[in-house]
Amino acid sequence: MHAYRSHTCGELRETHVGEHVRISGWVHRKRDHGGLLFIDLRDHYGLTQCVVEPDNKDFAQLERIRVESVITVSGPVLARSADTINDNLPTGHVEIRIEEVDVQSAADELPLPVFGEPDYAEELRLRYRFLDLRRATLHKNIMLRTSVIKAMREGMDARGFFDFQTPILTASSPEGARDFLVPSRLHPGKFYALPQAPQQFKQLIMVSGFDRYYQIAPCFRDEDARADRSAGEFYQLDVEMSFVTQDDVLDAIGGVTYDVFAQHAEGRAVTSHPFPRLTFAESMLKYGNDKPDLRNPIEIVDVTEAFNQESVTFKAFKSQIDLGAVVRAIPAPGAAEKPRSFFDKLNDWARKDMGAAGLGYIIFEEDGGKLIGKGPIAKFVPEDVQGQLAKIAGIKSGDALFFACDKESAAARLAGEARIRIGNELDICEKDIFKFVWITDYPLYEYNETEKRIDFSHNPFSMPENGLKDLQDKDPLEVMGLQYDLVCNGHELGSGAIRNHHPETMFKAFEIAGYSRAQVETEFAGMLNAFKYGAPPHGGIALGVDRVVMLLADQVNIREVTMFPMNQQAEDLLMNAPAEPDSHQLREVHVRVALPPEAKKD
RNA sequence: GGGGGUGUAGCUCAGUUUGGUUAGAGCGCCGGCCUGUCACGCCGGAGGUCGCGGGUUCGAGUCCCGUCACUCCCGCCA
Repeated sequence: MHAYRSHTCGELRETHVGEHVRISGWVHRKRDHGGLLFIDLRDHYGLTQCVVEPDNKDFAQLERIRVESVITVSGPVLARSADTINDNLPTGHVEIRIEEVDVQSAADELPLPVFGEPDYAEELRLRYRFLDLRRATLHKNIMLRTSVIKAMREGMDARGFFDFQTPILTASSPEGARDFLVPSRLHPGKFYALPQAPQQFKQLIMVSGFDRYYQIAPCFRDEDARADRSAGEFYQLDVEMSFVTQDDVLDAIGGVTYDVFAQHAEGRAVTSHPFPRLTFAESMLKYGNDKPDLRNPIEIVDVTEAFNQESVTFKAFKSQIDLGAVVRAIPAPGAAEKPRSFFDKLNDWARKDMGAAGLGYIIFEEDGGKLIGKGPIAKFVPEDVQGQLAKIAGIKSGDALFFACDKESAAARLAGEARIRIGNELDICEKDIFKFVWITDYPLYEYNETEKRIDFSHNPFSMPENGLKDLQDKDPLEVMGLQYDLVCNGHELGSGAIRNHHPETMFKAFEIAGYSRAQVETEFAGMLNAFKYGAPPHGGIALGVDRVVMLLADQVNIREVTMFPMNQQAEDLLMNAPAEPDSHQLREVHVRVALPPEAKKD
């Protein structure tokens, strides 16, 4: 018989009764009856009850052994009597009567229980990640991640994409985030950068003629973490295709994404492929942001004109409208039955958290066959205008309308946040569904108010909708880029573009954003040079792998789907990283630390 | 860099509002009893820098000031 196991801990069934078997695993639970000892033995595959009687020579040793110790047990498989069957376990109809025991590794008292699923302090969980990973939910999440990545690979392979690796030690690329730097030993004073994304490499792969690329690619960004954003590093399903239009990319990736979600939905619904599309402008108007959660049925409408009429006497809005503000209305279905505090709370939130002047509202109720508006601002709005508002917003009796009045971007943002809060408060969002939508037609540029200049809004490598012509003829802020985001349930899952593969168009695009020709020639030398020798039209996208798994695992924290995450301060508590190098190491890479570590403490 | 929350036994937490005898509970741990449990049960025991420092007070887990750690958010970030 095998030294450690003839079967796994999840394998034995009634058909094995009578066989002499050997299994190994962790002691999950012990139930000591004095004259009889039950041990639940656990491995990756499941749990099997083992029973040992006092006449066994190892009985005393097993009574003493602590949970999470690793043991090997051998003995016959017995059928359980009808009254002792455990239907909660796949192996619950049988048990092993222990004849021989080998203690492979005794466990100390645990700093973190493995059994049960209470919420433990994150710091403790990270320090003892190997114990945390034994626990059922996290173990399952990590296996889900593995399955999702396998499905992604299968989906990409089936569609004719090739998996290529790109360098980890590379050059800094001015893409927005802070780089991680690695000092060079051979070149004193010079540094490599870890890639923020394989962006330029994947475009070079297209120029090199490989036609269709994908990679589960590690990306490194030295920016602060969030619950849904890992510290330091994360993975993307990175994709690039040659000779394609935007429709081709959306079709290919939408298909893979649909397949991956459908395979892991476990009863939850998934938007059918092809996913619906929304333009950036539509999304900003109807949902107040570019990552709308379509499970929320509320749609925002613009009602500036209704409030700008002679007969309306609501000065607070009118004076703002005169200064260029807009009014956005957020319908709140059935809100009329809510207490006054519901409306007051939203108003307080708008003032305190959003820095808005307030969140006005009108409650609509049927009175003598027609809708009558009620609430603080209703008296400033004549009946016919109330009727217009109700019609524009699709209001019926018992609904309310909230109003956000501000400069367009601020009003959109306030209305968007209010839409989310109202949807949650009224509990009207769909559940158990993954609602996908493509956001398209992003402006290529945006105006940076603080720096008073024009910035790329999305990705500097995107092709303007009509190429160079747009850049020459149009107001830069009017130029649309062939850029798109994939959104699911309010989370941005991916982002991509048809790339700008013409050197002259690139120079012009960068010139508008304030880059000189010389700057572009040095900072993007590799790619620019490649485009001079025959570059195929190409485009692609990158999907956040961790985010996809997070959604499928129904988690709000990215660390719940990452095997060995760092904490919020970007420290690896298990491996003790980052750490101070010894002086020899520093000398080798020609680095002197500006402040000695001692000087930084206390 | 800024704001919120948390910090009491190995773990999860109560006690802090209103200062007052020896700081509690559950789980875990140690010892004892128990032959059908599956969160086994019963009895007993050990275990505390109340994050840290200072202050107020006759007296501080509790009040004040400072500080540190963790976490969530903003800034930042495809």
